Amino acid sequence: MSKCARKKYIKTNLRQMTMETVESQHDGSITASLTESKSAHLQTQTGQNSIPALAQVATIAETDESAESEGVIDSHKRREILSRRPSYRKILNELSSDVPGVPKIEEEKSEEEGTPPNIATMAVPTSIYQTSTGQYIAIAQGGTIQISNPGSDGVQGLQALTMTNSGAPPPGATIVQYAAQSADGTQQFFVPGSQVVVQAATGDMPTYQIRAPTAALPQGVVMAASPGSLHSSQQLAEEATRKRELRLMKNREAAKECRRRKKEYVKCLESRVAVLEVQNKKLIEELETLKDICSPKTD
DNA sequence: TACAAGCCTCGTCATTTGGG
DNA sequence: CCCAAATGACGAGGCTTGTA
Repeated sequence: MSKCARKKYIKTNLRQMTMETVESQHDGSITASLTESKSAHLQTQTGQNSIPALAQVATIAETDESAESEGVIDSHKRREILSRRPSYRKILNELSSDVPGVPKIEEEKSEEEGTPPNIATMAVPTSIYQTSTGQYIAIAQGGTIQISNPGSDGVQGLQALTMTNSGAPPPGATIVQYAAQSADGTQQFFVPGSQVVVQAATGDMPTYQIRAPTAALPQGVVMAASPGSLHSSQQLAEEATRKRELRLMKNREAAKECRRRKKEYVKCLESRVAVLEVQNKKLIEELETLKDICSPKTD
């Protein structure tokens, strides 16, 4: 059996085992081990709701403690929650609003902080450049270039370019922020690796190209082209390919962001568990003290 | 040292969700 | 209703650790 086939076999079995574990808990009380969820996917039978749904139920049970203690649980509501795909950001923010000290996942940063609002939620870009038109270009670790508009929301407006020959900038490379237009009506931004990102001013959408600083022809990829006149089928095919590449790149970034949020969410839950355990312990101790006071032993 | 097993990360696809 | 974002699921590859 090859390594891949073996891994597939193992993962499949692991997933089935996990599903059995969770299913057995669906009879009202839902308890999920966070350490288990770390490597295996916690799933319901439909595979739709994993950790967030369980946690959301737990959160509601927590915040709605009085109702639960009275045995009044809206089963319809619970079904609705279980069948709804949650958002880690929303759930975490809900948790954060309950518990002070729990960091919120930032959707947007205000512009008054002096940093670009769209870049603020990114995973630590190494360099940020602003164009003369107010757009931002972030050079992330690994050579990813992200271009964002100031008006768009969060990272959603980001356009990502991956430099094929990027990597660690050569030692001693000079980084220049370029703010003027070149002779051919384009704007150029110098990035690490002795390359330039060129913004063309034509078309409905801005076009970005990665070029060598002095080269006349594009060295890298063109990510967004003007949806102007496309005549030949070859151009249509190229346009489709470009769109696909753009979609994949966006989804790649979205997946990264989603995983980051998920990690943060799990951390938040873990810290919440710790806080509640301490709280519970204190309450039990208090109860014991009160019991001792109210009913002294008659020895 | 080779191999197995487990964990982690990443990219992609499919599907759901939410906003305009 | 449409479209982009968000997210679950899956496969692949790399890394670490234990063991024969």
